[in-house]
Amino acid sequence: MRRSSAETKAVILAAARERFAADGYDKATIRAIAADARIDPAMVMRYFGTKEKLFAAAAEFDLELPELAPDQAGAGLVRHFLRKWEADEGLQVLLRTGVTNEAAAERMRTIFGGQVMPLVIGLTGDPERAPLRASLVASQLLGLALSRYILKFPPMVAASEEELIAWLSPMIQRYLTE
Amino acid sequence: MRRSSAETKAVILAAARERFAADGYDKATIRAIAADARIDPAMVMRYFGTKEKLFAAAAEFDLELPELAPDQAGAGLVRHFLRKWEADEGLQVLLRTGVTNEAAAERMRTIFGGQVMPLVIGLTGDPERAPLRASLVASQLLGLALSRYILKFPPMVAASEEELIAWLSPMIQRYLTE
DNA sequence: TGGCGTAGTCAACAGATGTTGGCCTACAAT
DNA sequence: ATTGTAGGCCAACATCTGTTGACTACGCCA
Repeated sequence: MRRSSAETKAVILAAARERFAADGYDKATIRAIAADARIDPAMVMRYFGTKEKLFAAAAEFDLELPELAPDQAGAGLVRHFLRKWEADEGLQVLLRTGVTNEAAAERMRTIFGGQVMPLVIGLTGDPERAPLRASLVASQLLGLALSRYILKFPPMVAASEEELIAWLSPMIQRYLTE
Repeated sequence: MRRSSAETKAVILAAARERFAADGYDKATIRAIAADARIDPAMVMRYFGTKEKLFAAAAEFDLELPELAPDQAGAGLVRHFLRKWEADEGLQVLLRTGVTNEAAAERMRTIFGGQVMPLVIGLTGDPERAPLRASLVASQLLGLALSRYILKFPPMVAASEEELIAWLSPMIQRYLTE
């Protein structure tokens, strides 16, 4: 009876986020997560019931898009996305898993569709092409994350945040408004 | 003694490509591949030795970039990439697996770095920024594949090939030359 | 001090997975 | 007809997986 229930749950969740982010759903085993949390695997089940529920908790994520001035939306989006990626493991969890898991893919669709599209509509006032525009923005941003953080293309890893913003923001801006 | 050795090997390989492309490395089990090929799992081992070797064979892939006129390199690249994706399961296998498997990620790096970079150098004659340019092109193309074929963002799925080329090619062109 | 609730552990289960070795069987050459 | 070879199958293995239920030990409250 060392820690409180809430503490232990938080420790498990943190370990799970790390493992899921690093290894994806299948390779992130309950036993490995439990070992990271220095806890018996049975505890994980006690607190989260099932691996899927644990994953659902670990993949909790919100893009939290800020208000963006129309002429700087591109740069703002890229910067926000890069920082979000590095600060919140949730996005990494989702991308690593969404590639082979339909439930996670669905979450990606709702997150990016649901949050980027309103931004586009606000900027263009053109609801008809907004879905495609939003998807194009998402595709570029996810391509960025994929090549920089997952596949680790050396030039993308070496590039500074400002450099990447300089390259990407005009493209995003065009997808958004042009 | 129905089929010849080479025939069976080809049947297994075809089934493996499909499974790896659809499910990724972990979920594509030897037993499932064998069932698709209507063959005993032991046969898979006999012909390919190990699951990793089978994967290596299934992930054999070449981008086969064509010669491209400098002013149409962007459009040509996007068109070629889209068709390549749909015709050759190798790319899909690599992307589905590269996200959680370092060996596959390394292959992606060499394929895209090794084949897109010469194209960029040929177009710009600027070897210094070519690696980053090539990576940016790759990031956009992979983002396209990810959102259209893997995550299946509805607007990306619904868009026609020509529509996508129209949107993406100016961006790729700018990454390549501007 | 005694007991109760709850954090934590242990051991085991059932199923799946990669992998192995032995066995069978059909064909072709002798 | 015999036999050798090679394609194919079966059953089993060791291991790993998520998951479960019984058991232990601590610390609070009466």
